[in-house]
Amino acid sequence: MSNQLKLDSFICFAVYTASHAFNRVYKPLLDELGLTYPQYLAMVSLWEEDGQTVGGLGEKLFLESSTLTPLLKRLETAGYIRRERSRQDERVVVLRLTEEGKRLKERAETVPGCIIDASGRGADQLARLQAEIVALREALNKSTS
Amino acid sequence: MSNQLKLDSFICFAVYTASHAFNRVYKPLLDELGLTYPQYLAMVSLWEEDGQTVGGLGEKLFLESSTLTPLLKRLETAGYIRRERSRQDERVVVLRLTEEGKRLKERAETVPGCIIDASGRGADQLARLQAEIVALREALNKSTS
DNA sequence: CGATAATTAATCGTGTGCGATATAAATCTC
DNA sequence: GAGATTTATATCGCACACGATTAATTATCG
Repeated sequence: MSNQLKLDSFICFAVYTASHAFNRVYKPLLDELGLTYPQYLAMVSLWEEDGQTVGGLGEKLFLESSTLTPLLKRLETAGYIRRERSRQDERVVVLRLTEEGKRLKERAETVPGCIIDASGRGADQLARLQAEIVALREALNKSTS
Repeated sequence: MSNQLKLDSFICFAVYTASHAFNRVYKPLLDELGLTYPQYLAMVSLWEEDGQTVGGLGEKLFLESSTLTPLLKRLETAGYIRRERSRQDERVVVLRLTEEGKRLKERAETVPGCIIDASGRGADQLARLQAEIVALREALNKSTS
């Protein structure tokens, strides 16, 4: 018997579909800001810490340069960031928010609340679940490293 | 203060990165089967129930026909499934496992165990977490419907 | 100091994902 | 039963996501 091979019992499938479900909730909110979800994550990270490098941002978002470079070029075209080579180390590209990019933060302040509402859960329960999922992610990342 | 806008506190970000982490664990296992992760999900669903329609599979996997059609064509090219129009309703495309597609199931039996190992958690804890994530997904899906 | 190695982004090819639209078949309506 | 509507899948354009490779720069080591 292969009672292992049941889709609905796969935690990976739950995570995979939950990720898509989040995307669908975010979509209309981020459309107003002119951002996709991964672009929004990059902006959130830069609002936390301006002047990050491509590699540094990639470590935080768990994304490769092959994903980030085109995404960041789109954010630059949109006028939200600038990409400039570091003078100390010409290999490194530093990401800096433009004034418009900084202003966008104000308009984005309402987004997290909408997501929490859509989840239909209290902040404490969400925080607990979030911590469990992060712990799971760390275990998975450790197993592949 | 915008303590809301902190990446590491976002449950969506935890889910998003956990989904990628699962993918990285699956990659080497599925490479041996010649499947991508979404292709694997489609095959698992067809191993559970052969003869599903494109629409039916899309409902189970929460995917649109615009995603599934090319994916299913690749599975057909790989020789794992056949896509045939229903004779009762010519709009419907029925998906049937080939003999090779059925045989693949045996080779896939070991995959779930590897994932559970990589998660570093007991089956009961995983099942509980899985149920919570599914409940979260349902709440999110309800909010957008 | 100069060859070699390591590091950082960028590029390329493949495969998702989805919204908008198209196409074709079935169903509904008058 | 002809025309309008609905349904099921396919197509197209755009944006990820990643592995493999490349190019440019910096670090290292003999």
